[in-house]
Parts: sequence; structure tokens; C-alpha cells
Amino acid sequence: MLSKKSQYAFKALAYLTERYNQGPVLISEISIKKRVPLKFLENILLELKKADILESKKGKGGGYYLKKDPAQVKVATIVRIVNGPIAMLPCVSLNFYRRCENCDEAACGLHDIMIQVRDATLNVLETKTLRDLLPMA
Amino acid sequence: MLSKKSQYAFKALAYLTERYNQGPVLISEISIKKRVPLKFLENILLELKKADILESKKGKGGGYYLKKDPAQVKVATIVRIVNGPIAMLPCVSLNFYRRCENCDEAACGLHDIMIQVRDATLNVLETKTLRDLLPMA
DNA sequence: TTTAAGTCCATAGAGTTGGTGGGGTGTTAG
DNA sequence: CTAACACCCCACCAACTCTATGGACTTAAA
Repeated sequence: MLSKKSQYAFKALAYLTERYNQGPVLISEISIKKRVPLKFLENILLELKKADILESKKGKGGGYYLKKDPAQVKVATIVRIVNGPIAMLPCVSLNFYRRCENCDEAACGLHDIMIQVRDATLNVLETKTLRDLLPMA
Repeated sequence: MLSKKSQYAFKALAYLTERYNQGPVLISEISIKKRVPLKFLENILLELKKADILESKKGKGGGYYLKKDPAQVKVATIVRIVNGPIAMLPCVSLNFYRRCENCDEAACGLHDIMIQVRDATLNVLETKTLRDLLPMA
């Protein structure tokens, strides 16, 4: 399951997608409109900035905004940043690979199953973008 | 990601699938062969028994064994028992549904995306069975 | 130089995960 | 009938993660 943090991140990103190309948006505005705890949201947005998804401006008239066209930002990318691995096992993760202990990958049936799950999942998450977070216009 | 408990459960179930129809298997044997902490494994097997996956016999000659043909037991069922929801959001879970707070499902783009992920995942996990845990014979 | 707004750091409570210890209960062999 | 056996059940624990919150600091605009 996605963490609360991830769900907050997507709410915020949906809001920023609506406001794309309309200048910086205040953390406090997002917090109120999307009902996300202010300080928690602060941490999340900062993390997304460090991951090159968002840009920010300090001082009066400042705030956060999307760095790229929302239609170019994959949902999979966001999940990896705020929620971690997408795969169900470390040994089948593309971006967070770690081998299993006491388990021969070549002879592990679970390994094969989880590769299929991973591919099926990525097939969705790599094709959906922030644009898809908004209801149809 | 699957919990360690879930990974242990699958290791144990793979072992019991190998020994299907060969009588009860000792917890201690599984623990040693699959390198799973004994007491932890005890809890896991008990839970699988209560969920109707395993059967047990006490006393000398006792142990655990699969209640049904391994080819009839879906991987999805096991995941739900030992790991909980398969969906990435409570509001798209078939077996553990809970509605989102402050979120209109009909107008939530993330909701739709996560339904697709869920369906893609289930498409694999509902067709794979314990039999698939073993390498090809 | 005041005010607005993001940045950074530290902490902390709650819940979950992973694991252990010990006694209880039912079964079988002799 | 009783000893050995093996699962059953309960309680507990340390470590970690998740979900925050508080306060001081930095940068930018008016």
C-alpha cells in the first residue's frame, strides 16, 4: 500500500498540475485546499524538489511549481521517490535491487511470479503521467 | 514490498508443496531447510492453518501439510492472508476496501490509475498457484 | 529593513515488523 | 497411565518506520 506521505504527494501534485504555468503556489494554499498537514507537506514538497520534480521560489510571491510539463512526468517516478520500490520483492526491483538471502534466484518460482507482477504494474505506472491525475477536461 | 513474514510463508509453502501427499512435515524441519526462525515460522504456519490453507497433526508423527492441491491454491490468496491488501490504495482494494478521506473517488485520477494497477497485478497473482513456486520438473 | 516564504534540523508518539520465551494441550507409543 | 512429542497460545520485546510537529535559519521582494 502507498503510504500517507505518497497520497499527500499525489494530492499536492494534482493541485500543482491544475496550476501548471500559472506561477508559484504557496505550501499553505495546497495544505488548506487539499487538507494535508502543513509541516508534513513542507517535507514532501522539498523532497520532490530535490528529486527534480518541483521548483521553488523563496520570499514574497514565492511558492512551488512543477519543473516540467505534467504530461512528461511519469507516475512511476513519483512513486519511487516518495514511496520507494514498486516491486514486491527486492530481488526483482529494477531501481532498488538487492539480492535475496538464502535464495537461488534462478530456481525460485516466486521470483518469476514477482517479475511478472512488476512488469504488469510498471506497464501502467510508466505510461500514466501527472496529467492523468486530473479528471477529464 | 512483501514483508519478511510473507517471504518466509512462501518458502515454507514451497517446501510443503514439494512434500504434498507425503504426510505431515515438522515445523523444525522446514525451519532448518528453509532457514526461517523457528518460533516465527510457528506463528506463520498457525495463521495459514486458521486461514484454511494448511492442516496440522499433533504428537509423534505430526506436523503441517497442505490441505488442498497446491495447483488449486492461488498466490493472491496467500498474499492477502500474510501480507494484507494487494492494491496500492485502500479505496481500490477488493478485499480490504476503505474509502479515502477528503477524496471524491469519481473525480480522482489516481483512483483510476490504481484500479488499473490492481487489475494488472491480480491478473498475475490470481492465475499463479503454489505449484508455480517450484522450478519446472 | 520589514515581511513573506521556503529550508533545515531535531525530536517524538504511534504503530508495525521481526523475533523470542514459556507454558498449555492434544496424540501416540509403550 | 505416562512419557515423549509436536503443535497451540499468550505475552512480551527491540528496532524500525510512519506521521507528524516545532523552531531557528535563509533568501527575496517591497
